Amino acid sequence: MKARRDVFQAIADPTRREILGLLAAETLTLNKIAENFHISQPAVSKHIKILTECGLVEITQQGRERYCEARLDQLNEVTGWVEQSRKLWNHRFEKLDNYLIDLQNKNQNDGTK
Amino acid sequence: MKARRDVFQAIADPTRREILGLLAAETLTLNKIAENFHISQPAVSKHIKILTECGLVEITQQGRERYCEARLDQLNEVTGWVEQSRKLWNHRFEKLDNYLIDLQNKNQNDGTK
DNA sequence: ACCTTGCATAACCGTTTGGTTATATATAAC
DNA sequence: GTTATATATAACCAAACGGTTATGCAAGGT
Repeated sequence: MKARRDVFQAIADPTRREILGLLAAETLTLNKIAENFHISQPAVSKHIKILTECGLVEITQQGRERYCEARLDQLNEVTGWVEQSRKLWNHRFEKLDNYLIDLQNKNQNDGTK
Repeated sequence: MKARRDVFQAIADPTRREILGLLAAETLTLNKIAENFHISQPAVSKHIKILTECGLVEITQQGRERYCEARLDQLNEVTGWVEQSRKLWNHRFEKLDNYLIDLQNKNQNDGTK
């Protein structure tokens, strides 16, 4: 489990998405998170580590408990990429449009000749 | 490389995101895509396979060429999840708010007593 | 007919992933 | 001081990932 701190990779795992869903609603300790899943405590620990490494979760230690808080503004990286791709996609016919307009003009010229 | 056909996992890989970026702008054949990367043709083939399996790319065979077209509406699954999580996140203080309001009312009652 | 092109597929490989159990450590409770 | 709790860490594992090379094969070009 190397430090990749990549938001896209962090949310690729369904368990981590669920964890973020829980934490979006309320800040929880690690054990409270683990109660919602059928995986061991170390497994949750690792998921939280990955989420903190890419800034999606922030931890506040309080005694022996660690409160995990979601920081969903980091998801901007994702929505930003999606939006940019969608923008390209919506404009993808422009080239074709220009080509068709050129073709039409050409035909009109041929017709008037 | 098993069939997971999961959009989140598909866009987790940076190369696949770049491929989608290219295809968002224009439909390309597999070889044309490969020209933009320093990886082998089979590697691109595999990426395209994953992207088609989750509906992010559609292929139209034309002779021996296969045109790859982006289908970015499938990214709704991603933006949908993000939006839902953000909604939860924005409302996460409501519980706390209610608690504080209750507390305030209680204090007022105590004060007037 | 033969060669070339555009791809898919198979076999393989090192690394990463997501999980486990066992163990350590620091704080809290008794 | 002893015990219980909350979590981290290490060692390990099977499976998946992302890549490779080698090969096959159908469609086009000559």
